[in-house]
Amino acid sequence: MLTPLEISAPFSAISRMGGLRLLANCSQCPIRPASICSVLDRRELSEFEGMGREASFAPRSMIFMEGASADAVYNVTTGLVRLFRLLPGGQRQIVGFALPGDFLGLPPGDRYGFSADTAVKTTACRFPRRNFIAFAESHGPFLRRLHDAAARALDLAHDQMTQLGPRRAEAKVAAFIFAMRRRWLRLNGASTLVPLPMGRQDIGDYLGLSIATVSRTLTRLDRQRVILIVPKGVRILDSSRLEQLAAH
Amino acid sequence: MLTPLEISAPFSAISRMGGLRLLANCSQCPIRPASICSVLDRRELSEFEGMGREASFAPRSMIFMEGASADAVYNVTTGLVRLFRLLPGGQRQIVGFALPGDFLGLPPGDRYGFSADTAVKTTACRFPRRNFIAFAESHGPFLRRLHDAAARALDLAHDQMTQLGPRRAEAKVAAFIFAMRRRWLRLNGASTLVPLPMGRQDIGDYLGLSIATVSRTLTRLDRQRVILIVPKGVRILDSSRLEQLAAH
DNA sequence: CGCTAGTTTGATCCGGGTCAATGCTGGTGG
DNA sequence: CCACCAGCATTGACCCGGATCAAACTAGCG
Repeated sequence: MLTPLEISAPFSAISRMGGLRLLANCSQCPIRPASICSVLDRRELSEFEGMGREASFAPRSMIFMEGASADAVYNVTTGLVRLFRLLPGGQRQIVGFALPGDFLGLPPGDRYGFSADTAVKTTACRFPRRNFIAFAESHGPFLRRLHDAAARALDLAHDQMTQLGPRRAEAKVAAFIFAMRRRWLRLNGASTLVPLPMGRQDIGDYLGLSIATVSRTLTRLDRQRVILIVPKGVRILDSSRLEQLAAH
Repeated sequence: MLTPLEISAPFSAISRMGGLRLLANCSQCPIRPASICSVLDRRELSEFEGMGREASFAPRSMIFMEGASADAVYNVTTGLVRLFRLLPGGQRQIVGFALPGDFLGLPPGDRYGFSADTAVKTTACRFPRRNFIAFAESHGPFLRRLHDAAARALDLAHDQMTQLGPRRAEAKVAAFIFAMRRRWLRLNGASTLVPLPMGRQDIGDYLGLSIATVSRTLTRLDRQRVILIVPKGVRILDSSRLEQLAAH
């Protein structure tokens, strides 16, 4: 297990965040169809654009911390964000990964319910919460879209719980690869190549396994020719066998 | 592990659902303050009342099934609802318990994302989805309240994930009792008596433990005078020790 | 009062955690 | 351009917590 400082870059790293740039050309944005902003028409989009800034983050830098005042919301455009909670014992439970197109940062109260940091270089559209909420309240369909995003996040959370339970390591890892493929599919289209930009420790903290077990299990799947381990990901060789293992 | 038929009553049990009654006196409803309808004023409330019916369910009867067309939403008023998914292997993962005041049944798509059945005799306000959504869309603050309920559910899901990870059985069970006390507190006020209307199997399927381990762990906490096992619940004897165990 | 479903308790076993050593790789500076 | 280094990944050896199987016990309920 890791101490907070080892998990993500210390505060100084926040200063590594690149400058904020104005949003431009939302209408050309490749991830817009998969995003909350997909429901906005041209006029609404330009109003929306004016509220936000593009924020870019170095690898392993903090976006926000659990318990901090939730005064900005984010829409990830590139990279990968780790969402996690720290237990009193110092262990980290990753409660989700945010991919391009995912929306973050509107908890029930006014404080973030989990921490978020980047696994790799990441960019996101950042909006002040006040303005964002005001905008949502005056655009009904957008508010509905937000509810939809929350319901989708809940659904993903349920998927993950189903994985976290007392299942075999092989089933967890196989199901994880499957789930990641399904999520990338919406963005990159169908492919047997599944990017895994996060490290082994991250996968372990997501599935409730030790780094050693994650590594061993992947190696075993590779040796059985079910997958092929490639840099920063895996290639699925035998999809039906993988699905079968995921089912347990 | 259980087969689907053992987990909940077979279809015939649905017929044990009591008759639907008109909603009356929402304004007097004891759980309204904790519920989505809390934001409605007198006039809105009476419109809302007209849309719904009170449904009552015998113990262990199905409310809806994962994958079925989501054409009704529910607001639990009394009893306890188990929310669960069945894995291909036949295991059941309970993804949540719905207590009085909790809202159910608005998934991202048009099909339920999990199954719901009752652990004990339960009543709920039932609304046709179409009408409910139409109502929400024409009452902005209510729609916001719905988003809030979803965000709260997501937060609970994150709590549960944190428990499901590779933690000690003692920590899981202690944290579970703590969490249930906190949830009942909103409804019943502070008390050291924590109702646990669900069975040991349910607790196990919620925490990712076997029924044997749940039972053993509770017995151990009882013998250590941290809790006292009472019918359908526990009494907390040493709250600070319990909290300490929950932390790990 | 006996039946049934749920719970408690015991005995055994194994998957995966832990600890530790080794291997690999990409980035840095001489 | 290459040697070095730091961080991550892999692999091995050992051990323990909790699963599993099975039996005994208990509490509602007809």
